[in-house]
Amino acid sequence: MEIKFYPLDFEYRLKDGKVYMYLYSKLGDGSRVCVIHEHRPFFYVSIEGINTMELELRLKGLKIENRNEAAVVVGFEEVERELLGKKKKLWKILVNYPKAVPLLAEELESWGLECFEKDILFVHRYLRDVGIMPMTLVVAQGEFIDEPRLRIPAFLATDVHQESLESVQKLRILAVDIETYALKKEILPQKNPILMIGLYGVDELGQEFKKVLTWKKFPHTLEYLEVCDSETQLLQRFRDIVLEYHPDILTGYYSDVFDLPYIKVRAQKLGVQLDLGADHSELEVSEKGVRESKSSITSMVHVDVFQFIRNIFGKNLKTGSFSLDAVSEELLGYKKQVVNLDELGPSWDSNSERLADFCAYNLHDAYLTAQLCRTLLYDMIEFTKIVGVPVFDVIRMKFSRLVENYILRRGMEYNILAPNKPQDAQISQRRQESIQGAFVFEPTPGLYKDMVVFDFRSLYPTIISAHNIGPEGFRCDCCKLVGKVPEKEEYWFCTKEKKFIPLVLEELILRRADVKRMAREAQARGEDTKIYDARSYTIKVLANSFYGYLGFYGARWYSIECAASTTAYARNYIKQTIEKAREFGFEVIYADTDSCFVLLGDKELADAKDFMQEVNSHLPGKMELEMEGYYPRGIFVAIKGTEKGAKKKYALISKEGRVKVTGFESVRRNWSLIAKEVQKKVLELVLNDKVDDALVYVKLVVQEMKRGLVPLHKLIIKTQITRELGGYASVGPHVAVARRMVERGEMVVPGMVVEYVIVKGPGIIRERAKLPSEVGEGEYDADYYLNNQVIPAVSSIFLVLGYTEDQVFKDDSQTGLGKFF
DNA sequence: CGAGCCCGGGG
DNA sequence: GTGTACGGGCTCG
Repeated sequence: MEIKFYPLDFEYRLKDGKVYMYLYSKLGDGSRVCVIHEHRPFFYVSIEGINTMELELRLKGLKIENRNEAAVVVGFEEVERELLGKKKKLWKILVNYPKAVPLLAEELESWGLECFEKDILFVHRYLRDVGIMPMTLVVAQGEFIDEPRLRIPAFLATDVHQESLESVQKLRILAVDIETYALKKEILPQKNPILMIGLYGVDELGQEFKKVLTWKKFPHTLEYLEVCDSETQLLQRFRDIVLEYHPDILTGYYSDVFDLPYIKVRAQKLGVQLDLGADHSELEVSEKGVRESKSSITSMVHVDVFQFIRNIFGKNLKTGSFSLDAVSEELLGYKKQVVNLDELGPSWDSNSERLADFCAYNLHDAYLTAQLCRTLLYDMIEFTKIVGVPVFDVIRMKFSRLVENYILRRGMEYNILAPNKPQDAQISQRRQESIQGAFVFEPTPGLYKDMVVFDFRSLYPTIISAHNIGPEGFRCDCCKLVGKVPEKEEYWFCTKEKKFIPLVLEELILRRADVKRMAREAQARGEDTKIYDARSYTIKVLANSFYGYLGFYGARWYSIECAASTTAYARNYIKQTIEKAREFGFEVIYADTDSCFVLLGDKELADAKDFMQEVNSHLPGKMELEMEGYYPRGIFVAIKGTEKGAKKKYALISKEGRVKVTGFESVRRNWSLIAKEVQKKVLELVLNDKVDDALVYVKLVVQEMKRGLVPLHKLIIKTQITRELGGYASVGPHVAVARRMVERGEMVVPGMVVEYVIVKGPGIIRERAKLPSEVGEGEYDADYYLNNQVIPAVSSIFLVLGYTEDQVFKDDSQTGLGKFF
């Protein structure tokens, strides 16, 4: 029989010497199925110049003992693939299980053979070999079988293939958020219990589910609150609710590193089983280093919304901070509820009637997370459909790996053999290599009137595609005098035949144009364009990443020459544009990489459009100059400590009076409250065009600071102790303070955040770092706080406006307001 | 100046 | 799991 399904989550299992893929999937009616399909692991070995008779004999006798099962070759076939534009004869070596691949490949390499595609994740290998996309409609032939180890029906498939690229529509989403006991902001799962678990679900029909679990009895009227007897029971209830709700997507915010690992540690400590997978497997937390982990549950997709935002979507956001609060505000228009988390522990201990607020806060966080997940799911699924690896992996990847996986997938169509990943020596060599970057026309800091901003649409992708830039066509034999790169006499690219990398990139560009056209048509029909917007965005960011990929030291298709050629062409085009703008009589005030800012002067917008059309009439391929906008006023910022114009760090004021400032770093924990406060306030004032107020405010702060009037709590700097105190090779101020705390008999454990204040006096900073309780009013070092905290926090903001640090921070200087009028 | 360390997100 | 983040900023040595 035949079934159609949308695969969500993937794993493989070994049985009777065979390898089976398990595709945990959703059927059209919303029920779940696990499709089981056999697949053979393999890798390639080059047979050029090899005695294949001898190789065959050696392969037959090859057996590498491994812990559970010896790795052996179970077959081979001769194939031809293309490696960087050259045909290559290979043997496809079939092996008995996935982990046998690296073992056997290493052995063959020790014989002096060249092996390929020996480090591809088996799940990814399967998806590409079979040619199916996660989250889209797939069809399988086979039979339902008894698989008592699974909680859902099992279907043993003899054939699996793509039915259509239609995405799964209706998914059950469950968001999880925990609140923990924490005094002094310490997050210590071994010590501190989970106090609350907030759950917010949205099912296939859009019905919501709300629940907060806690284990302290107190008077309340919250209908969603369930009070357990103990933390153990709370965790058991959590397990039961997740199993009963059986979400397709379990989501959280930073849940890879915080919520799920915390739950796991507590469950282990209290002996609670978290067998949440459809195969009864436990919640799994894989540590990859001290501060990084991935949490997963087999059969459902764990979406850590934060990962997707940080890795992919954040570039699209205005906010510099990826906190749940900031991201929710920008994407949903809601903020977190305001509670004082420092009060949660004390309230739990002795003030339990106040816990209701924390329960509401807890549920609201889960609600925000679920809504973010729903909002971003289109984008996540679109990335998955283009890159062709599971959603779980896609949202945890950075751009270079997304590009690589996209290229690997497209390579299947063109019979491409993937180049190997670089070895350590190769990586360190590549890291030494540098290329000349973008052209920046330095602005003179200051205020300008009547500006028009031009942008090359997707400059690097269109250059790569228009000039066929890729490792395959680099210095081809046929085009030596034709396709020369500007400024690079010794570089040229094939002009006769479109090569693999520029080809798949060009297809992305064409696809995006197509999607944008469909979006316009949908809009004309009055339909929702969300899905088209997501697809268009996906394609854009993926295309924009090709240039970076070609110059990324870890890339399989690394080519520093291609990256260098791309920027060389880009510099050439932007310089030509500047020249042409001047010929048209415009004053160019700033240009960076792909954009050109000109003053309108006594000309009209129509003249600017004429100029743009003239430029466009000479551009090759899909290259295009666009008019990004008209701005009555704009101010440019310089890179800190230099005269150079900073990339994407400027302020523009639109005709409607909206101020947009780009390029400010987020505030960190080891900044004092006074620094954070001043930065926030100055940004607010500057963005509201109240520059004079901002200057007055800063001068006031400087005066208060110097007169010792800033309250102590605004001067506290917080730094985490990350290891045992003996383990520090270099003693920073936080370590010095922690050691003194130990001397005083206080407990200091790794993970704890120490607080300190820098005071006046002789010696280096750590010698002047004191506990807040050791510091008297006005004893703090005003110069330190001004120079190391306040000024760094706001100097760049004033530089945007054309003020030097001295102008802003010296008491006796003029404010220079005249500049603005 | 290079090396060492901490930052992000989360309570 | 056919695995192993990263770039930026600050301080010490």
